[in-house]
Amino acid sequence: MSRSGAINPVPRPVPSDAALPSSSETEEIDFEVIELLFFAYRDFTSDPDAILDTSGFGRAHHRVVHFVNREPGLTVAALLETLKITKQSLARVLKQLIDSGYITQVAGPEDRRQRRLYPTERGRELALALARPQSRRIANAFQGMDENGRAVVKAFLSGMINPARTDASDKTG
Amino acid sequence: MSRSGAINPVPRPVPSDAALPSSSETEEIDFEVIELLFFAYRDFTSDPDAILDTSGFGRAHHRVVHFVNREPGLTVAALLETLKITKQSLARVLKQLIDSGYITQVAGPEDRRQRRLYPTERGRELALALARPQSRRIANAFQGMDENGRAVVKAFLSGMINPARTDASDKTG
DNA sequence: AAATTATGTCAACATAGCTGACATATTCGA
DNA sequence: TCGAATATGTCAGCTATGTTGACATAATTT
Repeated sequence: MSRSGAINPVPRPVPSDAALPSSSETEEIDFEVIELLFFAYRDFTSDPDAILDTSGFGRAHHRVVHFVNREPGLTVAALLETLKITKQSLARVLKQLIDSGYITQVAGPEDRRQRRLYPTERGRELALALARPQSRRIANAFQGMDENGRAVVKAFLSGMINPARTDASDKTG
Repeated sequence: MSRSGAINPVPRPVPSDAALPSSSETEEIDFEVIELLFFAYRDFTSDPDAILDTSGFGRAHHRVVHFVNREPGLTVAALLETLKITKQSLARVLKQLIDSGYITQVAGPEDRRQRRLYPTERGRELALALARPQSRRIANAFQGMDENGRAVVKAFLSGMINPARTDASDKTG
């Protein structure tokens, strides 16, 4: 606080919080679950991040390797749709992954304009190495839950996801 | 993450964890839940993002306003611990929020070095506006679940979070 | 009085998004 | 068959949000 000076030096007992709007604000915001989601996801991603740090890749690479591994033969357009990013964003990380031998491209058998993406053996290993700690964390969080409880969790997560758009509008900027 | 610089990441297949001699490869990676978490969180954050877009703030501002609103009187150090970012990262967004009248600082009543953070009325409104759609989404995902089901979901999310560090080590760079 | 702590700030840099514009190959439709 | 549309690539530059390192100031602790 060097130069700016005057920072409310007065120890007043907290800005009057007293005047709650209180109108028909019976809205109960679920702050608890909002925060649980924030912290859960933050820690969930910290696992692979630690591994990626040692390999020179980032979270963006992780996502690409993951989905290509999960759905070999994916087209670039489909990957963009899944990640909901622009092709220019994808281009950088995809190029690095291809150049480093984690992913290969094959011209589409029917539509040769397409570049279908496949993981190499190395790509598969990386995807697995990154997924492993996340899967362990999930298994740990599932500890003590029966199959029904797990189904409830999955239903909740599914319910958090936007319904798939059938629209297929342009996103290729 | 990463100051690693060098494009073309080292092709080594990630620490000791990766090679797996395929011996007891009974590992079942829970790709399903991994992806559910990815999509759920992506869509979960897209709600406030849309609002923030119109106000010139970003996701980082959202987090700060959220936690200050949730815990008025928070110290800067506590906020850094919660967000797990560096003070230099926080500085930018916090300054903007203070300058725009969303957050105020008050010298700590006991330790006057502290800058305790409080939301202004406007800050409270913003926090609420951002939380509202997220809370709605959560309520929607909870649809049809009884109290027990909701408790299971919360237990799962809690189980995903790292145990709190008691350590309190330096992070202030 | 000296050391430590809480916070702020300057400077430089990395990652991963974005828009806009344009190029190439391929496919499709009139 | 030719022109439009499509799938992809790429250049250039911008923004948001993280990082380190170094140093400043005020207040507290030892």
